[in-house]
Amino acid sequence: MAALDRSLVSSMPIFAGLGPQQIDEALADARSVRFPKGSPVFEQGHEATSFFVLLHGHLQVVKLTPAGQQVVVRYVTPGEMFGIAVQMGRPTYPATATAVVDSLALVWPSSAWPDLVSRVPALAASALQTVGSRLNEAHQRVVEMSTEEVERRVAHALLRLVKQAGRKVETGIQIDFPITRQDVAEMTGTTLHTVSRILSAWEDQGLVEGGRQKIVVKDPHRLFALAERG
Amino acid sequence: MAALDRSLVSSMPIFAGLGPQQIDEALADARSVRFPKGSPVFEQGHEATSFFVLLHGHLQVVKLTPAGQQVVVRYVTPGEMFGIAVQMGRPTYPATATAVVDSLALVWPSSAWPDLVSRVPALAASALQTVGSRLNEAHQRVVEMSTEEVERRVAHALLRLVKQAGRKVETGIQIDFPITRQDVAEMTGTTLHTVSRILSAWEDQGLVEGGRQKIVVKDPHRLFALAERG
DNA sequence: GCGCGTTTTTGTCGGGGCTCAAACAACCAG
DNA sequence: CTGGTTGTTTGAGCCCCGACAAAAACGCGC
Repeated sequence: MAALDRSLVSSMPIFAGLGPQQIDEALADARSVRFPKGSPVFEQGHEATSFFVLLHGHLQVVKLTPAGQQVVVRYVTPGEMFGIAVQMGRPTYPATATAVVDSLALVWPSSAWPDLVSRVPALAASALQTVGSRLNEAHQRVVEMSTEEVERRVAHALLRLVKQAGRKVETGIQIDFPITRQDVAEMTGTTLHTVSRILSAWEDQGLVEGGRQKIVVKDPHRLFALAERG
Repeated sequence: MAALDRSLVSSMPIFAGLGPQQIDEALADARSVRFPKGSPVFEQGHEATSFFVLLHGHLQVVKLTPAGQQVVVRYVTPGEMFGIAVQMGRPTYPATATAVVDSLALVWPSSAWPDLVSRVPALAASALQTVGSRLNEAHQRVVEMSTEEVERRVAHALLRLVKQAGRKVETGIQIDFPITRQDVAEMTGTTLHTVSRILSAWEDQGLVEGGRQKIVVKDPHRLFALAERG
């Protein structure tokens, strides 16, 4: 375990409450692994052999339906635990996680979890909180899908991306990784074509700025108003 | 704590791995509370003062949007923990839970959780597993809402209800609590009218049998085929 | 038994958004 | 530079499903 990792780790909210010794104990069974852009971290249906904490980069989590359609479940940002909720009891990963930029993650073997929790009990609470908050997000998504029309869903998705991975640039706030309109469509349960039309309309209104695999939100406040009220 | 409760409790999968003494410790801070049909167990936005295990009955969990639309998030069946994921860190309930039949639940004050976990560590794992499995369900719901048309969503919702609360009757399997087409509509993100039409069509085909606040699935196998393939 | 409210059924109509189709633009490898 | 690949835009048509309306069926209280 490199010193670099340890300093990165201690800056993560998940490990915030832990002393240096506890951090060492937590890291005892972990490796840190690089995932180049485009490479899978784990794949839907494969045996759940590991759980993770993302140190750097961004991951896209995708579910594939039996009919072959893809749905983007979420994006993972640095500091988040993932692959943990899932594998308690379940033998296989329920989705595929792919690095959308070069990424770095801590990797524990699944078998290390019970031991880890007994040595660092705070981790159990941390995990429960992480999963609980993710459950809330998922339920919120269900509510959105049930009640809102496409344009507002796209607005909400964009705002979520800005919050998770917004980087200030000249003209506004840019999503900090390559993202296609197809991806946005798979996040919002619509089609590439509809997303393209909506973004074009917004660009005409000066709300956003498009580009190949690029979205810059120029006026987050107005986008928020669009998402909340009609 | 009545003896009746203790025997009920020990039959719950959540407490299955625990010895009699551990069960007593777990129940030390709990009360058992009756909720008559129609009464709220907790309400969206209220302070999260308690967490629960349902012993008997059925609860409907509903989220209300700012615009006033209702979405049925899930139904709670006996043996399930609820109100737990939510309140780790979050101060208020994110949804409203209402008893759809006379129900009985164990109620712990939120403050008892840390102490409870330290005395019965297995509960932390149990909670994590519960929440994890619920997260999976929620993601599955998102995928359904994103990719499937209304009829298949209704079929899936019905199958879920049958699995959770199916009771064998003369002509098939009946949902074991009063449920309106409006409820089904709010589960599937559609309208009362569309649900009514779909159920009428299915009734003509001998798939289900309708009635006031009643649904009987006569041919679960064919319904399943409808849900999976087109 | 009777009236009333709730739930369900059924019909018609219109529109949002998906499907199909075809250019167009940007990036990459060679 | 050039051809191929990937991503984006735009148009036309149509269908599913939601909005509106109204009556019928059922249950409940009196």
